[in-house]
Amino acid sequence: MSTRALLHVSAFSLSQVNSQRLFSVEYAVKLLKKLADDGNFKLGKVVHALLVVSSHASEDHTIQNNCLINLYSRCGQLAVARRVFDRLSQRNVASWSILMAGYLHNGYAWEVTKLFKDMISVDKIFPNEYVLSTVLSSCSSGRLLHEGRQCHALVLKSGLMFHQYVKNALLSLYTMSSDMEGVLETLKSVPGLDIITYNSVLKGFLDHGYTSEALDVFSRMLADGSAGDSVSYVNIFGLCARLKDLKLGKQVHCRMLKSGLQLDVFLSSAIVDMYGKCGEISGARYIFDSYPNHNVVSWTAILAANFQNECFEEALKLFLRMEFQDVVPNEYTFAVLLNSCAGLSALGCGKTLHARVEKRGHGAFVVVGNALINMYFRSGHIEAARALFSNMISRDTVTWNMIISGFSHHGLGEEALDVFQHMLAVEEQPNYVTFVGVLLACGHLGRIEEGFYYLQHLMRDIGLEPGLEHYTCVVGLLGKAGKLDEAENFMRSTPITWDVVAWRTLLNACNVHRNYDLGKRVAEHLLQLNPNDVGTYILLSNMHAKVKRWDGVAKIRKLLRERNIKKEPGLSWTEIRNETHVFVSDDTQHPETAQIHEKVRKLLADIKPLGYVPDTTSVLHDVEQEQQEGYLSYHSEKLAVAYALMKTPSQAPIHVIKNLRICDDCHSALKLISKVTMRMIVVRDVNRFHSFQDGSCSCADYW
DNA sequence: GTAGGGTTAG
Repeated sequence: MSTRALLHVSAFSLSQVNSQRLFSVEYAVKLLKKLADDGNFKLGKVVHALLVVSSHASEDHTIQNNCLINLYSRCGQLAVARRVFDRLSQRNVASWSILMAGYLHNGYAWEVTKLFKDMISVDKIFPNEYVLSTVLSSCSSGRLLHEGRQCHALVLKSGLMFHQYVKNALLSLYTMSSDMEGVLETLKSVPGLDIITYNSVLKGFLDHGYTSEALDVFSRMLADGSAGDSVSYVNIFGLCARLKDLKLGKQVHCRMLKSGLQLDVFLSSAIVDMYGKCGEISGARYIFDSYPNHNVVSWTAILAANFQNECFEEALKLFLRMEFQDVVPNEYTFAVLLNSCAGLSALGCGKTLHARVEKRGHGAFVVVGNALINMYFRSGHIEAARALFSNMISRDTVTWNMIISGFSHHGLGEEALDVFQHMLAVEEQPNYVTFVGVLLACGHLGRIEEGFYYLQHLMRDIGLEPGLEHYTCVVGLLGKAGKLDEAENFMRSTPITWDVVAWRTLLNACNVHRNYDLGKRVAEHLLQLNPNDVGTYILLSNMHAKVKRWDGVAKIRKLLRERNIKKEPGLSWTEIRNETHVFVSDDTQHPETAQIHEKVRKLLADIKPLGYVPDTTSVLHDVEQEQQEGYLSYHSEKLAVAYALMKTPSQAPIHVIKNLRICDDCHSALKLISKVTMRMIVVRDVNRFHSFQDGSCSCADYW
């Protein structure tokens, strides 16, 4: 019966019968229960008042009074609930239990254990299954380990171990105290698990990284003939997402389809998340589109899936659709959006979102703060990122990592290491990612010994096992310092499977330091790993050119032509007054092409007296085009910089983003352009930032 | 009359 209907009946009784028999206790109980379930405080008070005037609120109606306590605590009115409880002349185990549940659900776990003691000592009531499961839950949610153990003893004494609710609460307690062995033990010894047990154990294992045990529980559940409900699948999709195991994810998805389980908003979010994290954006989009009733979370999940798969623009566009459907974004949504802006270096869009975030009071959330810092760093605005960091109310490991790696990518090694020391001083625990940033910083500063100290001692002291990324940083560190043989020896002597990135790091070092022999060996190795790797060919060709081995250059070009290997087209873009202008290397699409080319020619002429010599050897482009005179002046970053110089005020810094590594020629040209125009020019390439100012670059000519 | 499990950011 609906609340209104119940109330209608009550009103009817009120008018029909005299005030002595307003409505029966059964009615009152039914009505109060319904109101409690709905959390309807307003109507609840009315009914309470009716009960009082009809003298139904007398003390001998314990069940009815229990319902009142329940009503108020479910409406978040704990003080009122407590007053009703305290005035009872007769209370039973349910009165206690209801009040305890009230305190538990309103976040006062500690209060529950106090009530529990009073119940036993004052009223001499021995706990039943309701009380025990509530108290056990309070111990887990309040992290009250000691009390939890005492309750465990009581459970054994009471013989309620086999009660489903009690057993589940006990399992949650084990999970909370990270006693996964205890969980396994209970699973073995206690038969007859219901779906809730399976699901909470599944979640427990997942939260503690027991992935294989989680899978075991899932298969045991299926083997037991329990098909698994949407909660089970939400958990298991979460596992696939964490493992980034697309194959497993698809298997689970098939299983779910076969079981006939219908999508709900939780499930669709979890599946979207799984496909997103496993790198299959099409799967994520398909699931999202096949479920109609989305909420903030599921919208955020599809935005995140797009972000994770580098579909940054798509994420921002989808957000418009989300707003159009009147779904209100929360802090997670803003974090994803800001990170998408970071991916595009879309400062204008990022600033707009920043304003919205502050206006709505989302700025205090760590996730949002981190995303803002990321956005400003990736858009090249170091000072804005730094200011945000200093003003943050709460920080987490990600915040610190973000600042350290942000400074490192901008070539600010000293700053990065200062922040790292600061982090240690405030006893924030560094993690795997932290040390990647730290080792990068050491690389910029050429601090070899310090780098090795972090790798070999500090990391191990903290209990972190160095991984491929750290070792690659060390290769870069040695390579940058010109210790190429050491770098090679380090790679040969470290028992790890090196990837393309690591070898390319060494090859790049060989290139910069013109170590032709080692470079050739490394390049050959790289080409064995991937015979069509354009990046390797470019580096190899650059190296040949630098030592003037023109035959080598010609050979590589011929090879590329024969194999029809094409370089990814060079793209640069820059944001001017909220509009993004994109330039391709041999671009003539831009409406102002003629003026832009004229500007480039003028800039190059201006820097010639400063010693600029066009370097036709440093890039490997489409051969025919490259042979044309003046081709280099059409490089996309030069076009973008020229355009920005034309369109922005004379003091404004220029920000350009490009999809490839910046080439030698553009690098030396931009250094000089920054000098003659007295402008700061910040270029974000695939790997790092180059901040050109007064004739030099923040990368100190090593990238 | 009272008690248990779920989705989104790096």
